[in-house]
Amino acid sequence: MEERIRKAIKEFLARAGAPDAAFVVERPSDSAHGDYATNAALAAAKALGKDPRSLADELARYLIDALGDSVASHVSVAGPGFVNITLAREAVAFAVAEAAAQGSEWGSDTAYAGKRVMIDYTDPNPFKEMHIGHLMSNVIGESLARLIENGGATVIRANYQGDVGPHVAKAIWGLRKLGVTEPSTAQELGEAYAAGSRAYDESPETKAEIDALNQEIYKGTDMALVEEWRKGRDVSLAAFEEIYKRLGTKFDYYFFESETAESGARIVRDGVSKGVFEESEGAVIYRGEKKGLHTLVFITSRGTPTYEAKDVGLAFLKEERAQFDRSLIVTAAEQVGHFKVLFAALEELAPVIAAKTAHVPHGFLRLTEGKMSSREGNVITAAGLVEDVTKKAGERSEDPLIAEQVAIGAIKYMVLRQAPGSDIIFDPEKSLSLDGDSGPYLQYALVRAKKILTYAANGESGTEVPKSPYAIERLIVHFPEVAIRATNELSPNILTTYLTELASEWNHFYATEQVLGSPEEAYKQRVARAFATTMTNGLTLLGIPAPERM
RNA sequence: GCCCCGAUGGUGAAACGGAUAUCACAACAGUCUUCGGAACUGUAGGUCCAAGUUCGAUUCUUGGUCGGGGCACCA
Repeated sequence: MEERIRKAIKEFLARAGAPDAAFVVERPSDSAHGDYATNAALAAAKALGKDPRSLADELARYLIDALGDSVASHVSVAGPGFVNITLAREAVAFAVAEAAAQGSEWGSDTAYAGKRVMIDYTDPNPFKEMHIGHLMSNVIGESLARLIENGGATVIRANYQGDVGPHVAKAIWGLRKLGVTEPSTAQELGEAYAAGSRAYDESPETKAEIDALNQEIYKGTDMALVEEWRKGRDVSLAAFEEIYKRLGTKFDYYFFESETAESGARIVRDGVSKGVFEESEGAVIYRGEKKGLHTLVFITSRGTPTYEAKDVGLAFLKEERAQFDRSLIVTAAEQVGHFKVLFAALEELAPVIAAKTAHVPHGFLRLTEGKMSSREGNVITAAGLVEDVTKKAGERSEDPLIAEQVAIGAIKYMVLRQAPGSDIIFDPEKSLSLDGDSGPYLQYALVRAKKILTYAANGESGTEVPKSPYAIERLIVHFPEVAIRATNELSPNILTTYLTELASEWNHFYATEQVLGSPEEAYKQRVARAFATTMTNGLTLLGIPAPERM
């Protein structure tokens, strides 16, 4: 619908002599203004040297003809020169009927058809516990994956996990210190890591010991050590897998630092002779200053590749394993500097890969008090958070499965409701809201609609049609374009905001209108079905589960 | 010191340069339980400061204040 209006406006602007004027078509914040509004006349008036109001009048007249009165019942000019469009009764009814009939296809798009998009997210580190930062990456990454899939692309879900590096040496040292030979839980590993990390900072001798251990792990010649490493890694990965399952993520590729370290180091060393990298104080570095950035070490003076070199290796490995048109990496915003330098280096090494790769930063999940640090061992783990919220949701539901669905919904909503780049202030005491603006609010609205539909299966009575559309109908019409915008802007929060308004409007409808047994029963059932379809598809795109009852 | 990001009612958030700044929590006042109240209705309260650009600025520019992050061998 929006697309049709946009096209008509473009035609008008082209005829008027301002084909390049940038304009928006939006849903007015006040529904009394209509279903769509555009600032096109305001935007083009200056370039054309015309009065905005009179240009708006011309545009309004043009749109009435172009759209026809079966689409737009009313086109008016308001304020400084906005053109407001009110959809015809039958156009709204048609869209609602479409939503009710299309099922899971409602809101899907073809803009990305034929494209292969790799999304790399979550990225926890074996030997450390998965904390709420990784949870945030997972929730956002999964939703982006679903949005892009909905846009028609083939999405390749990737997860890059740091199974070598100093943190591993610290954890293994810690396991030895604590006398754990057969670690069986992620928690044990987390404690071992915290112990190793503390010792590393406190004692220079231990630091040297752990550094040596780190070198040994890279070499991989000490078979007893390799066995310790393998055991710990397996325990970690199994624990991660359990969480992915609960969160609803299934990865296509797992990449490990143990497989990018060597190739990354080799590529970086080759890059020295090409003049991309240079040696300095025994280390191999990239001088970011030549592009207005800062210098980063890619290979340490001890010869081990850093995170940067491994990421170079990863970029090549991804290209080799899964050809893609676009590659997105979802991580915390603290890494933007790292990725800027990395991409600068990659541009020189492999411009094609660099051009199709982008970093999608997300904010932190910040605690209201105190700083979270896995080194200190005071992290909020992903599993712990899910468990706590599930317990809280369990107070309102006897079914543990539903309690978990509600908990996952509440957590995901908290993350997805706001712009992905900004931090989330998280108060573990107050925990998460299950009322008002929340995941359960959306889930509950859907449950209510589904309940009506199960009763309605018995048949319909009333066949009257209300004269004007309900507010909920006018909102349903916008779902496809909201999904597209959220996809194009990589911002699931756009969809979350819309779904919250949709749920609110449904609850209002539910409170004021009787569906079953009313004179308009057949019509209202269709509205309920259209709402349920829209909400179901919306929740699916966010990765929020839709319980059957609550 | 340099670089990046942010600042919106008491609290947490939304607003693709547009119309009377939206939503929830908390507060206060109601709905009364006929398709399930994790709901609905109403009241009160807000754009960090100062300039600038613009017909129009929460949004863009510059300066300041405050906060977060990054800046050579961690990831």
